[in-house]
Amino acid sequence: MQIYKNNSLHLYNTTSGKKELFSPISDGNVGMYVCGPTVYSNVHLGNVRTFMSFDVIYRYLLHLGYNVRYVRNITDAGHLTDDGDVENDRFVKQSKLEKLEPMEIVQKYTVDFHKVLQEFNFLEPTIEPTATGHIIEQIELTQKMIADGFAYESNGSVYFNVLEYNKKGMNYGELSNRNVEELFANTRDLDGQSEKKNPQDFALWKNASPAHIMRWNSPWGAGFPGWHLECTAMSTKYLGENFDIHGGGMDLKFPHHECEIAQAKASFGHSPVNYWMHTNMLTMNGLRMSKSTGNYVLPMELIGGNNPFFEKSFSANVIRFCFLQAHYRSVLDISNDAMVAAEKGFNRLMEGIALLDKLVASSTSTLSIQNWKEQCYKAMNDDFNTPILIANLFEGVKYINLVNDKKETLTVDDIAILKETLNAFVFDVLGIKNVKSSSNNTDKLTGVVEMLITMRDEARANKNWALSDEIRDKLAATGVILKDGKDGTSFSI
RNA sequence: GGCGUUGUGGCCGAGCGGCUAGGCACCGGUCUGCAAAACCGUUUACCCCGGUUCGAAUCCGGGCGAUGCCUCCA
Repeated sequence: MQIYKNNSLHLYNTTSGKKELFSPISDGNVGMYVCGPTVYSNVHLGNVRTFMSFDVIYRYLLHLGYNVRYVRNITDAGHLTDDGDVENDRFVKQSKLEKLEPMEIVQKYTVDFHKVLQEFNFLEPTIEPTATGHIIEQIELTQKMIADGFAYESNGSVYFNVLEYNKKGMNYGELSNRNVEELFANTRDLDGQSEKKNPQDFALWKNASPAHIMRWNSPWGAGFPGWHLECTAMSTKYLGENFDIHGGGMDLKFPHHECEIAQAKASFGHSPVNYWMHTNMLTMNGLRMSKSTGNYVLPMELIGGNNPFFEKSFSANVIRFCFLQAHYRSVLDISNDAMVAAEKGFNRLMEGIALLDKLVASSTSTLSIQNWKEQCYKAMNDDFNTPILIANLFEGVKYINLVNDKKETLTVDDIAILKETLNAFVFDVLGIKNVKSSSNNTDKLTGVVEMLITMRDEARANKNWALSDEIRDKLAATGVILKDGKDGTSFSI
């Protein structure tokens, strides 16, 4: 199925600041690279939102019939902290804190990351490379940049020379719209920068003392790679010197992505990426999440309900649905009220879909399903506008209810299109996990509850309200909710 | 201070020159022994001050607030 052939997907390119028609380098194939997590602590909700945005982008590209190579890296070395400590990177710091080997830290939090993503029904990227697995590639790139005059060695470390890069006709700051002179004027003085020719120069390779546990041999002595370099090394290796989409959080625009562009231009002489995409931040109760202020909740704490910010637990499906009700380029603010609202909306959507199988077809349609379907694609083609898509999905639910109530009619074919489209967008594209099919151990319970419903019906027929209400209340106490409808009583757990 | 983003009804959020998404809550109705649920219908809006325009939530200027980055946080 190659829907993309007569489909016009537009996406917002940070480089131009505009929505552009998506046109991949190689017809039918897409190369996409997304900056993954630094695995030195638990993945947090903001990370989940970013990766979820790209999960949906990946899913939609697949849905359109593209052959996608989706590379999302794991940073497991070389990410320095922001307190000016050049001797210890994040992993070494955390390993001291937790009294673990740095690679134990990496393993622990990589597993955590994967567990969380699995919980949220993420598709696996096609390649998930690690920084430590690509030391050789990073050394080679560094050597090339030194040879071409873009980088210099200093005390066993290698730095990218930003001024030299600009002198050669390129522009450090093109992505984030900064100019180097202003950057120089506004840079704070931090320790350990005397090795650099200019404060804006960034590390390609960092010298490491014998006390440093994570170190590799290089032409400049033992050390570890700079953070920006790994993404250039891995994206080049798996997607080539020029590929279609590069994504990440807004906060990576500068300096990380700026440095990636500089490294690639210095190494290959041209821009590496055609479409840069950046996702926006997640806040909670109007404030940014951060460990230091305590305004912070872990994904599994939100799912489990064991946190001080939310009155109840929320399923991964509901959280996913809530996130996707906002556009990926907007800030999203979550709160207890917002989550409760999302949960109710989510349930309405699911109940609508469940009703699909029970619809009775007519000989004519009074609703235009084809037009509705086009609106769904139109929304996603407009820079992956999931909030508008979801609004359309609710329109679909309304159609289902109207047909079910015999207020409108649909033909067999239209019901089939409605069903196919709704399933495709809800489960394949938005990535909602279809829980209906995975409820295997409720069969026995179903039998018992249905028996009680029959007994209650008898009591109601005899106007024995005391007994019928008792059955209802006691079932409710165990978490089984009865719903009296026109065509008898149903229940939900 | 610099480079950005942003301010929409009780809440979350689309839209971004005229046709005023959607969800939740509220209210009204249908159904019901009662209730709940479900479904249908519906009210409330564009931070402030100027300007452009026949017309602005939407464009421009100023102010106020929020927020991201500015040595490595998605």
